[in-house]
Amino acid sequence: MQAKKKDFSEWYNEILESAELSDKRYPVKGMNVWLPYGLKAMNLIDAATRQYNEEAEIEEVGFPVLITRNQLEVEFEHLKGFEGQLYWVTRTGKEQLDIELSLRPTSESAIYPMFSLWIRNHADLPKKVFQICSVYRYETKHTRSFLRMREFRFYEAHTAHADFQDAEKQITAYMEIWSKLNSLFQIPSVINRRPDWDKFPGAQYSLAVDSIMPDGRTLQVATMHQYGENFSRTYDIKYTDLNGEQRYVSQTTYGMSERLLGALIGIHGDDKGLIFPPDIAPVQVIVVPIPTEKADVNAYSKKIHDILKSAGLRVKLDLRDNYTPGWKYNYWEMKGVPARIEVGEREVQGNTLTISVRGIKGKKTYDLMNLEESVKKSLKEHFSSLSERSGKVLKENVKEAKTLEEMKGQAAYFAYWCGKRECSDKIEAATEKPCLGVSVSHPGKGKCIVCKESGDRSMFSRTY
RNA sequence: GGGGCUGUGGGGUAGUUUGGUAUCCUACGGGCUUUGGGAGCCUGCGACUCCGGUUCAAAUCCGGACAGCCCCA
Repeated sequence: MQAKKKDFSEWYNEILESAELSDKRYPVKGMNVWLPYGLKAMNLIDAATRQYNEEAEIEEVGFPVLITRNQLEVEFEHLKGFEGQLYWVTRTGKEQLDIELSLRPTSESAIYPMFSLWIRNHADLPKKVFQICSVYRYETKHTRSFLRMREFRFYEAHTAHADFQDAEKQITAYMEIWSKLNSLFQIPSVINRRPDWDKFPGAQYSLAVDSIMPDGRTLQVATMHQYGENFSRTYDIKYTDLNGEQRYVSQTTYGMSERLLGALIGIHGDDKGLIFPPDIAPVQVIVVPIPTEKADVNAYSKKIHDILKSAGLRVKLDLRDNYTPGWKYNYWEMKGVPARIEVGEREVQGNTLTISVRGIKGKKTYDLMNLEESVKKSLKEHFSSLSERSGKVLKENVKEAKTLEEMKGQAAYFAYWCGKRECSDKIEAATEKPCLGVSVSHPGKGKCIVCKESGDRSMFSRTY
C-alpha cells in the first residue's frame, strides 16, 4: 500500500479498494457501488444521524426522487445554482413525457410545495423534517469516491418556523447535532460562515463545517443554511398567526453527505490501512484463533465471541483456515477494526485473552473473567488515541498567519480578514487558497492581513 | 470551463517506439502441507475498454466514444 503521507491521493484510492468499501468500476461516471463493508459503516453513520435528529425532534420523511419541471421552474436564484447540474427524465420507453421530471439535486423544490400544503396555522409550527436519500448532480468532471460523486448519499433537514428568531435557534440546534455526531467521528474541523458570494443559492447565510485533511486541504462535510423567508415567499408557505394574520414562515436547512465517510477514512487511516472510531466500525472486535494441537482454541474463541456478541458488541470470529494468523492480523488492521483478540494455546491454558488495539503498539493480556470490561476498556483506549491524533492534525494543519508569505505552505490558515472580496481575492491570488469565510468555531478580532482594517479570524485553504 | 497523461486476466504490470506466438507478480479454484505478525510446493482458470478506419495482418498506427488519473481556472 502507498504510504499515506507520501501520496495521500493514491493512498486514498487504494484503501477504498483493498478495504472493500466501494467499487468504482461501475461503468457510470461518478456512481460507485456500495460494498457490504462500506455500506455497514455508512449505515452506522445513518443510525447516529437518525438518533440525534430524533432527539432534536426532527422527524424522518421520505420524498420521491423525481421533481416536476413546474416545481423547479420557479423564478428564483436557488434554481440557477443547480440549472447546469440537473439530470432530466424526458421520455419513457415509448413516448416523450408531457411534464419532464428531474432527479433531485437536493430537495427544497420537492419538499417546500408540500410544506405549503401542510402548514396552515401557528399550531403547525415549527415543522421539522429530515431525510436520508440519494441526490444527483451532473457537475464535475473530476469525480472521487465519497468526496465528489454524481450520485451520493445525502442527509438533509428542513425546518419551518413562525419567525426569524425561532429559525435562528434552529441553527444553534444544528450545531449541537453536529457536535454530538463529531463526538463520535472526531473529525478535526472548523465551522466557517461562508462569504456572501459563496453561500448556498437562496440562503441568507451559510455556515459550513470544514474538515482538515492530512494534506492540509479542507473538505466541507456539513452545511447549515438560514433561508429566512426567501423560500417561503417563492413556494408560498404561509400560516395564520395568533392575531389571524397571514405570515410567511422562516426556514432553515442542514445538509451532510457520504463525504463524512470519506473524511473519516482520510483523517484516521494510516500506512496500514483504515482506522474506524468504535461507533462507526462495522466490526469492533475481531477474534483470531491461533491453531494448535494442544488446545481447542476454536471452542475458546467461539466462547469469547458469543459473550461479546451478547454484550452488544459488533464482534467477528475469523475461522478461515486457509490464512495464517499473521495474515489475518494485517487484514483486519487494514480494515480498521479497533480491537483484536488473539487466542492461542497460552490463552486457553491460562484462561486469559490477549488484546491488541489498532493504532497502539503492543499487546495486553487480561483474565477471561474480565472479558467484557477488558474489551470495552480497550475500545476506550483506542478512541482516546484516535482523538489525540486527530487533535494533532488540527494543530499541525491549521496555522495562524500574519503575512501572505506565511500562507503559502501546505496547510490551511487562519488570518484576519476585513470581509471585502477585494482583499480575499488578493489572498487567493497570492496563495492559491480561497476564502472559506469568517470562523464561527474559532472567533477572533484583528487587523486584515491585506488592508489592515479591522477584521475577523477567517479561514483560507485549498479544498477538495 | 481549459490542458495533459493513461486504458492489457479480479488487482498491479511487460510488450506499443520498429504491426506478426501476450510477460511476470498477486489474487482466485483444486490438492498436499502449514499456522504466536502477510508460509511453501504442485496444478488449474483468467486479459489487449468499446466503435470505426488503415493493413495480407492491429494490444501496437489513425479517428471517435466511454472510463480513470493529474495540473490549471
